[in-house]
Amino acid sequence: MFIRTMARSPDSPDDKREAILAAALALFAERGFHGVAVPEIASRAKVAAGTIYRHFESKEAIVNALYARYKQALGASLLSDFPFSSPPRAQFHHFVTRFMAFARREPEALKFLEAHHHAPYLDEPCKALESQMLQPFREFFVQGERAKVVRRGSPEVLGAMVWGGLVGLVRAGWEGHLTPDSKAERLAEDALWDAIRRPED
Amino acid sequence: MFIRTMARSPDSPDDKREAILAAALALFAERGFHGVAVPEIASRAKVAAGTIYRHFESKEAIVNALYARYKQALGASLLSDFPFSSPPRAQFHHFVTRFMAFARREPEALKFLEAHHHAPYLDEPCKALESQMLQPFREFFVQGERAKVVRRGSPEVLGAMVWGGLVGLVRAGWEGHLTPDSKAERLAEDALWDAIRRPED
Amino acid sequence: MFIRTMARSPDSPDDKREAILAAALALFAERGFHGVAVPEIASRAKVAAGTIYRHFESKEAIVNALYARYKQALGASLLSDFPFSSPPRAQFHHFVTRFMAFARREPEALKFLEAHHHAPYLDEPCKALESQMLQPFREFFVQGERAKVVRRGSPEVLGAMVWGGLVGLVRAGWEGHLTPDSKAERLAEDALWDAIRRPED
Amino acid sequence: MFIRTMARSPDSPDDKREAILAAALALFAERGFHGVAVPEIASRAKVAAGTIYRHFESKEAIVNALYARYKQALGASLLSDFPFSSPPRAQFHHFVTRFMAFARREPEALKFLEAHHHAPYLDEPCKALESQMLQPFREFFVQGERAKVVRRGSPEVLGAMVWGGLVGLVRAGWEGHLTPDSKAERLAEDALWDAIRRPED
DNA sequence: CATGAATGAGTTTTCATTCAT
DNA sequence: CATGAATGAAAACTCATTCAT
Repeated sequence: MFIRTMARSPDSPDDKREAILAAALALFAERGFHGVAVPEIASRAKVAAGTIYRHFESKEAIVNALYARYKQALGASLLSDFPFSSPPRAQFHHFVTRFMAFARREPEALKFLEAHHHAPYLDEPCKALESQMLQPFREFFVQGERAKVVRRGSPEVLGAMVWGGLVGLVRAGWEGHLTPDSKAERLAEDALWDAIRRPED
Repeated sequence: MFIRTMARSPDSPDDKREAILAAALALFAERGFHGVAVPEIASRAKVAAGTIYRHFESKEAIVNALYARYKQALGASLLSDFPFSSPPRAQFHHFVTRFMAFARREPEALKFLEAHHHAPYLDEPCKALESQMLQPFREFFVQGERAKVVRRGSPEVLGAMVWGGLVGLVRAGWEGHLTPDSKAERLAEDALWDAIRRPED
Repeated sequence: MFIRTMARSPDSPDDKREAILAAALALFAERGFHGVAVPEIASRAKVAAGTIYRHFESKEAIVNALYARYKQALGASLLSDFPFSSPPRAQFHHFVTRFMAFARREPEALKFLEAHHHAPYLDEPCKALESQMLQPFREFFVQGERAKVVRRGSPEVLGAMVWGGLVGLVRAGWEGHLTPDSKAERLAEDALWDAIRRPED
Repeated sequence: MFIRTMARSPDSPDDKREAILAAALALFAERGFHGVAVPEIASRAKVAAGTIYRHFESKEAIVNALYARYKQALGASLLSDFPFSSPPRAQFHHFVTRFMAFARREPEALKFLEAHHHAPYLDEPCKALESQMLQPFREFFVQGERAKVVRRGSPEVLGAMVWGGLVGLVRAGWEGHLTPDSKAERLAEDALWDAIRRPED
């Protein structure tokens, strides 16, 4: 009984594609789309410059592939196993936990996504993913308000603040202003929950 | 009592410099440092490409000048007339109000500052301004905690969330996800206050 | 026993580099470093402008490569087969012959070397070659004086005059003031020898 | 009885012209025509950049003015008080003495003249001065040969060597290879005389 | 006349993309 | 398919010259 990890050659065509994407992700996250040269991506990915163009039409195609992949990955991360039938507070816990886990697991991806928001070189499919992501989010606030658990007011405002708050937390971690440990995470979750939950008055 | 705003000649020596800075601010805010070519800045500022180099040593000198100017302007905006002897809630109100006013008055500047955070082409003086800005912020949380008004826990975490929340709100406005009216602002202020204030338990 | 000069492909990797160097040598010799634009070098070398920068870090790197190469070539030319055990007159003959041969074989190189002497854009290794060249020269005069064959007095003065005299001769040839034939060469050699040899009285 | 050194204003129009020429001479001698920017000449001459163009048509006009002036100055230096009726050796002494005096008095001018020889931006009048200079020189050798004092052979070759030898001496002094004192000068004069004088055989 | 800021063509250099091997 | 040298358009920057003051 053999384990056939390697039916294909040691570097299947996808390996190169992945190496290119990984190199591009790291570089784009660090210096932005225009701050990175294609040959630089190639050398970090350990392929020839020309090889990139066998896998991607252009430099823009690389950013778009990355954006689509990680936007979806983040969305999937937040939504998988979502406790739809649990109370809002538990749902919120799930969301915060998953967001922070993603930030920990794929810091470059999150940095990349935040930096390339609404960039002019992103194509339509990419921009569509944005609103797709926002939808379940909005739903949470609408239902939460109806259930008198969430604060009255524009769900967009509350959503923007939660998202922004978490992004702010993660960025502060990257910049060394704080240590993003579990204590910080719990504090942030509690604080943001108090931000959106309906005051008891 | 005369107002002599128009005593200066139609193009005072600083007019060109200002036109260049304004053009660069708008373009850098929109497309980032590397996404903008110097001749583009020139043509938006209605000067020749070479003229830029009479006013700035290099393209990098322009970003640095902009960053220093607007980082300071934002800091001054937040701190001027700060009600140091008022209770924390009033201080927080002052802060949120000033931040939102700055965002409304200088949207490009805020976008620019957020996008160029920690960029490798910013020089030391610029980076120093960053920590200078953080100081009074931190102070607020430390004193607030001592006065048992602010939530127990790392001031950095709470600060990052407030800042992030406001930035998130403003960005959502720019991206058309919400209308940043006074109702939204009040909601955000209340929500973020509940995020940082100490729960009554 | 085969001579395999033509085994290499029609354009070996060094061919472009050599073409660039040859083009630059001709142009720099004619109009000086600052008088030549990089695209000019490129078009004379029949490569694209960008290609130059795959072979050389900068325009300065080209002058330095040329200077080092031809300074060494000239030195080697003068010193190879040097008749160390022959009498001074024969040594002098060797020197003059080799110098004139180099001037005839590589007129552009000599023009280039003379024009770029002590230029501020030459790097340290290049400047070091200068003093290296001067050493055996000085030696000749010191030993010649000891043997009472060479005129008493500073070897530097005598050396400078011999070198200057030969350069003057060659330049006059380039400028069309005289025909640099073997008669001229013999005359120059005899005259310069009488300049440096110890008078008989 | 007054000495009226100053009938005109403290900076007569010629003062500026002279300041510009002096600045240009120093800079051109040091870095060559193309290595010097016009505004640089202006700032060294302590005039505005535009002022240069009231005194000279173009940058080329400045080099030409300098070349003509100093070529003539050198020629005049060599020829004034020339002892036409003295024997050749005395004439030669006059020539060497004057050349070295010029080199000492106007080192920048000599450097400039040597570096700009036959430059493509020199105009016709400048080039004509060259052959004008050569004429009396040639004459000396022709007559010297006829008088059986000077070595038999092309006067051009002998002339080129004397000129080259002196230039070599002076350059060696500039480059610090020797100290150009009166001992060096006497040695050079004696050596070069032996180079051109007819051997006694 | 002098000034020096402004100009824009020209400089050196980079980089997304192609293509012969 | 992969390669990486070659390309040339475009980038950042310089500079001879002009012109309003």
